Amino acid sequence: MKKYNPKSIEAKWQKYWRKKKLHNTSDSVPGKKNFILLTEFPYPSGNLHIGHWYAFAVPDILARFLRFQGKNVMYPMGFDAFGLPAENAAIKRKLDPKKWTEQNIKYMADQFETMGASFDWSRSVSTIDSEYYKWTQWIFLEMLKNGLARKAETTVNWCPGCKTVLANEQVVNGACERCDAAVEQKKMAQWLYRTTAYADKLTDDLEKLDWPESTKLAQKNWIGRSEGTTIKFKVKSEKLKIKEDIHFKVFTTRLDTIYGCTYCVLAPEHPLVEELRDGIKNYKDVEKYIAKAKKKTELERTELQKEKTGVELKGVSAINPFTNEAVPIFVADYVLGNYGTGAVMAVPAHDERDWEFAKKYKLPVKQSIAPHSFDEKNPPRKGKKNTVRKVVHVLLTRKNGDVLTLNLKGDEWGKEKPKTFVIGGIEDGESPEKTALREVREETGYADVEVVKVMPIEFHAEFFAAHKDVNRYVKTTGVVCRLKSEKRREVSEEEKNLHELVWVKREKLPTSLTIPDDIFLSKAYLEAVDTYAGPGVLIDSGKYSGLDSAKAREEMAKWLEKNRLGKKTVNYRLHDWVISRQRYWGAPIPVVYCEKCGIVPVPEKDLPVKLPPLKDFLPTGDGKSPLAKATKWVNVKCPKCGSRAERETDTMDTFVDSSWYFLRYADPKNKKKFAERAKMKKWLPVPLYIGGAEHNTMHLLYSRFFTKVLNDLGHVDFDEPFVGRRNHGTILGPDNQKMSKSRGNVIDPDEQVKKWGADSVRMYLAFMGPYDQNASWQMTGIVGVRRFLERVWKLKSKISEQRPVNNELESLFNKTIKKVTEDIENLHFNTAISSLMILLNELEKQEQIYIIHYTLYIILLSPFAPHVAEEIWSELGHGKSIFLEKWPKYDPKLVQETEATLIIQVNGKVRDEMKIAIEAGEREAKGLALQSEKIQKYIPDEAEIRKIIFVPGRLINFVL
RNA sequence: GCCGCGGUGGUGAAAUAGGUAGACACGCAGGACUUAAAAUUCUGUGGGAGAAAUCCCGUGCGAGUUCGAUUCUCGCCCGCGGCACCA
Repeated sequence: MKKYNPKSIEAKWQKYWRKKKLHNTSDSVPGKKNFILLTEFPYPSGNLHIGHWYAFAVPDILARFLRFQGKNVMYPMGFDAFGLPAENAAIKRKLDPKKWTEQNIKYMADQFETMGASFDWSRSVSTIDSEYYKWTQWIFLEMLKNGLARKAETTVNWCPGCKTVLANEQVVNGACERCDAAVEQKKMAQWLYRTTAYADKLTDDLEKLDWPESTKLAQKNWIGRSEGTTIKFKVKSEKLKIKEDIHFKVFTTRLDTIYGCTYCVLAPEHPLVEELRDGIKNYKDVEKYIAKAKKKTELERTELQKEKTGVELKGVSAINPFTNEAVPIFVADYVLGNYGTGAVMAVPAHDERDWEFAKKYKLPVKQSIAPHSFDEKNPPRKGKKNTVRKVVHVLLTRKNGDVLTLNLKGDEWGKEKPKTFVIGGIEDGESPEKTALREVREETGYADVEVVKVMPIEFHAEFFAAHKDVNRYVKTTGVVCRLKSEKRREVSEEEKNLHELVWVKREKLPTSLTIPDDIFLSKAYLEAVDTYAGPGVLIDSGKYSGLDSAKAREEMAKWLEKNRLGKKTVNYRLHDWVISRQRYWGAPIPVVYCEKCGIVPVPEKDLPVKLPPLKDFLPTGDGKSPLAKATKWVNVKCPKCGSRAERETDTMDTFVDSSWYFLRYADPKNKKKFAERAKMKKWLPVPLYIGGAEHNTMHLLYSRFFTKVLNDLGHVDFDEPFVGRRNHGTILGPDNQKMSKSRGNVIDPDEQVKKWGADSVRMYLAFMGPYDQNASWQMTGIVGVRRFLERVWKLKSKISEQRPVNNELESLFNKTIKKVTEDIENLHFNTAISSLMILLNELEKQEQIYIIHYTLYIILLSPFAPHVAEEIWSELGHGKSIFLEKWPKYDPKLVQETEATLIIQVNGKVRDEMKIAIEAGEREAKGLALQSEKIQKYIPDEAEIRKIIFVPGRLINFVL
């Protein structure tokens, strides 16, 4: 018998498939449904790494499987070939980026061939092809025509390393995601795509997508819709007579807290500062602060975020429209200029950031929201008297940190005898401190006590007080006290009978503030609740006092709108997408600047605006694109008036190129449109897109934006590009670390293929673990898969024409078909392979293998190991490719179990097991189970059985 | 800090409408074949006690619900990913 030699058979079949054009897809095949299985087209870095195999060879299993199922499957492949890495590599090697990239593409295409994946190369696209970027440019013009592209002077992220502007999405922790240089903020005129115009749709439509929840959530957070109110604050000046209408606007989501506003903050960029110049007494200081703040990079600004800084605008103040009170105005860089209105009302009692700032600058803190608990178990009753009580809860600590709790002896508070702190009613005119000290002495006898802190936030609780037969509304102030010494006085008999004193360790206190019980006994007191940002009931808020947060927001917004002092507003974290790049290797932006007409779009007939060859394409760093050096190319005549004009020299972000490539797959050779509508309708939207999670907020969001725009402009018939999305994990090195040259843990796929064969590499990647999870490449792991393939190969020698009479084997076959089918559908490749292994183990035990069984087995295996399968198939005497066969169907009757293993438990512990007919009832199962000697040991007397739990076909549990 | 996901043998991992934890594979140990090794093959393999039957423990930690918890609830610890002064 021939030996299994992957090397020779793999090359052979790859050539065969290519020659037969087996994987070229036509737009329609009678009787077959179209299915495009999309993966993220790669960047032509010049060499395939194992991650490419994971991303493309494993989904190929699904592609081949779907074809077996009678679908017309397109498994396209292309190259996302513009962009910085290629350009930087070309610079480093002193090569032409175009040549370099094209070389890489060629080399990688050959490497891809060794995967044995069923790519349709006839539809391949490459973003650097002028026939492709012509349409990237055309879409730009469409955007421009429809007000979705604009040039604007904005603050942008400038990477001094890459010498270009970056999109927000490309800045990671204030550094460039490519080169790690600290990103600077620069004001520059840049082209922007108006992604914010689609912020709502991009958020709302997530709902209808079959995507990982984590991805949807990441997009939702990235867009960051927040609903709130914009409020006008009028400005008052001591010195200056200001015009009536000088004001600034703030944005808040917590209008309900406005009575707690004790100051306002403007971002350093806020224009009002300049406007108020003459009214600000300390303008010099303010100016200095602003200059300093502007110099900070994004990185510094976030790094220094712990320590908030700011400066007061002396001589001016802001008027709270609700209270008409004047509050000071600050400039501080913890308020961002590019979000909301660039100004906020500060409510230190209900916002942590404001609280930190207020603490540092000793600004007043005013509570206007009280956390409010409503006792569900013991709610206020109708018809009962409502009473209000003000109380203190005293947290008393010893020198060693132990905390005093009281175990209530009486049953007034319920049978549970809850633990509480010292609680006492505040008498008229008494301060919480005084009440606390008095109550501690009365209830505990401790006399030498000092007050450490009175909690600034008051809590409210509402319940029915059974012992007094009244409804209670309790307002609680927390007071932290400390024992100065153990000195004690005698406690009254009454108090002694009420409670028992227990000192507990700090750590034993409940941490949470779950209401209502724990509110009386919570670590939160120890952790000094100084600011409370949750919802609650309004206090000290004029006519709104007593309302809950949500209701109050409604009422207050109504009032504002009525008085034209503000309105409901929605804000987004998402910014417009800066698409200009000051780099050579990208698609030119198709506009010219005419001395007379200004910005003029390049006429459609003149597209593509080809990227000119350039010897010196190094980035200049002065904010100008290297293309500016191509003077011949730059200087043109205005297409409108014929006057002197210059071309735009910036190129487009590569994410623009990749935002529509999948549309082109439907009609890759079209010269008149980016793709024919009718053809797109045949393939799109993409039913399943498999890729990496790193594109959650970039590529995936941009593609959705493009699709929605093209849909609105009538170019495509759908408004979401990818109906289904699954993420794959990352392949880590054998040391469980990310693969990197410096770590020396890189697995070279070419080497692995040479050693084990492509089938083994593919299959091992699929077998390693769940596809959406990260997994580390174990050098020894792949052995098992290779051994498995060898054993399948050898099994051929046992083939016989005889059909065995073996029902069990028949049943196992059917179960395996079911399992493999369902697992591939769900991308559970690892368990599909394991079930194939189980079946093989069984087959090997047979003397002879029925030929029909063997062929069936090879078909089941073929999506995973296409080359071996094809080879065995032809060895069996078949003239045509195995991939033209049909996927086997299982017989549901044979999948059904007739006998089950019944687990017998006594008191929930497994004590025995027995075979039993699957449909056996409880009575039968009980009878059989009790016959077991082992069980009889545990149940000597049947009368002792108190309860029987019976799960048909699974288990019976005797409870004694 | 907030949000999301995860934590199971020596290793990769199975199993969650609550029902035999560890399928399958790697590795390891022992046997067969061989002069020998490799390859192949057979047996064993969560930990502990025991000659064995068997018993106890065991899915990050601590509670809870349940006849029964890897699966559900609460709290905590750790790891990964996203966001991060977004008002």
